[in-house]
Amino acid sequence: MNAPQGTAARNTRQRSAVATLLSQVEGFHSAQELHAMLRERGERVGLTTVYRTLQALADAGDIDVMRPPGGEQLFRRCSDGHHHHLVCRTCGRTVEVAGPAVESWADRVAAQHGYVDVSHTLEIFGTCRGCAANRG
Amino acid sequence: MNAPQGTAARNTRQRSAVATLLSQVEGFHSAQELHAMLRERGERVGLTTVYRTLQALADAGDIDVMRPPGGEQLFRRCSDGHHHHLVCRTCGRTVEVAGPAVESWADRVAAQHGYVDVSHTLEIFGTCRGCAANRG
DNA sequence: GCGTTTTTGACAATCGTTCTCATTTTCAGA
DNA sequence: TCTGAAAATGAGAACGATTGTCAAAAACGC
Repeated sequence: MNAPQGTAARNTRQRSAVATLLSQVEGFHSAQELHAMLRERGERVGLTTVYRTLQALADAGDIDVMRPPGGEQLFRRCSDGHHHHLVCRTCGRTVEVAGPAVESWADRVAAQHGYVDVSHTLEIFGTCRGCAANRG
Repeated sequence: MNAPQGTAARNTRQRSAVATLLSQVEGFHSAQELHAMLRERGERVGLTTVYRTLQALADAGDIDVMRPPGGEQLFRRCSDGHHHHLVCRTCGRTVEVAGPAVESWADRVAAQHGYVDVSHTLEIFGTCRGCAANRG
């Protein structure tokens, strides 16, 4: 396993590099993209380590993971708390949206069916104003 | 591409076999599982064809596709109309749930941000009563 | 410093899915 | 019913993202 818990978590150059990068870039990026960005910056970090670090961050809830219908998973540093995403199908522009009503609805529905320990994923896809305009 | 549109769509033994199977099995299954089931029935259908057929059915909206966090996509023939799924993390038991309020909320939020042509995916994960009991 | 423990990273392996392309099947029209 | 063009099939190769392996390197308490 890669996410030591009761044990020590060590600070390494590579982990800092990934975290720093995530705090500087906008929007969602794949592990491979992030790896490429690091290389361009001259940071020498292995792809495996990027994957491991992203996974650890995701497990810790520090970053968001999204799995768009047709591809690889995308990662993003985002605000604390639970929220969802409104993503443009064409350009990827993303807006964070909160829906307290949805949260409680999901919990209620799950409870009605006897499900416990409930979580959910919700993503909204659409075409943003700019991309819609470019289409005619 | 594999989904002829203005052109003719032909009826084949393989397509019928996949469609029939889907109408008989319960719950979600991966392409590979469905392929294995067909083989057990003595139907000779290639894995490639199963994938192609499932994709065509999904494009046509005749079946549901779900991408659970950690694995391959799952397919399921399900009732008409838009709905979501409540899935047990442990045993996979699935309940279809409808949430008109969520639909309109999603559309409204998207519209507020200038997004058009909106769709969304929502999945609720939890532990069902039976599995929760078995855990203590 | 020292030694233990974690972390790293190059590379191989895995796994789901898609591509290739020669062969087979479908089906409209003769 | 026969024929031929177009569509569909399928075995295997190819692909691409992710994960495993394991020896070498780095981190940190003492």
